[in-house]
Amino acid sequence: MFFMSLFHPNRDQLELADVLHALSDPQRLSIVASLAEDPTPRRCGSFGLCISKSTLTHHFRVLREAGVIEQRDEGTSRLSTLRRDDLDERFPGLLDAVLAGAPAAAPLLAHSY
Amino acid sequence: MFFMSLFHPNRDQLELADVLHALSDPQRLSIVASLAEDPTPRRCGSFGLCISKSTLTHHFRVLREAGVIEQRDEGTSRLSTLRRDDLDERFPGLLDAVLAGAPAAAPLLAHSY
DNA sequence: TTGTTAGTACGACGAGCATCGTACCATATG
DNA sequence: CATATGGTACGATGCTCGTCGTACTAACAA
Repeated sequence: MFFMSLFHPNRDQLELADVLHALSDPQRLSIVASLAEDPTPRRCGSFGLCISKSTLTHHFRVLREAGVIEQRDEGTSRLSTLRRDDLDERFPGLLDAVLAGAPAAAPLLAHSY
Repeated sequence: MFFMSLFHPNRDQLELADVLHALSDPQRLSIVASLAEDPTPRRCGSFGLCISKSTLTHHFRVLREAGVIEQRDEGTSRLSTLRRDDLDERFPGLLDAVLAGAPAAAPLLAHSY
């Protein structure tokens, strides 16, 4: 939101090490798992994570800048989606393997943080 | 070597986040790629990496403690092998996907570091 | 206009990481 | 024995990370 345009690496700029690093944090892994389970574009605050808003912003930025998620602004919200096609194209099987091995996505609590 | 016994997590103790973190460093990724290309147990110093011996020790410990490689001592050497079976069992497809996306293994220079 | 909502920006803190050099230890070989 | 080889241990450095609180903004609702 605001003026800042969001950096998104394009498909052929994705770096394996960056993607792996983005996925190597439990909170971010949980976000990705949740996003994979339900592909509906969702607000950052709707993932039931017990961390502060600023930390939340940080994790979503890491995921976006590594090319794992795509974000677009809509109203007061920033909606996130998984870049499944790009990831599958660049690193076939990686996302599926990670999702299969990831602990179950955090239960989507009814209340936001 | 010496007296210290080497810590190796067993198969069902492998943590996805730890494995991903271990693989998210270019040097370590290069080690793993090299180890996958040629499964012969190999000395730490024989990977043609341009880093100091102590840094080398560090990277091999990270890989071992995450469960990515197995190390055993033989004479003055510490030989490393990829824990392919364990990884494939716990995280099917992950290693293959990572290896497919990894840059080509560093050329095995004839001289050690 | 006054709030509320969803999120960012900035600065800080402690912890961890990648790297190094130096010192040291085993084993093997002269 | 002495020395070379392959590696560890330790301490240090500088950078990055995950986390937070505070302050702020933009969009929307009453």
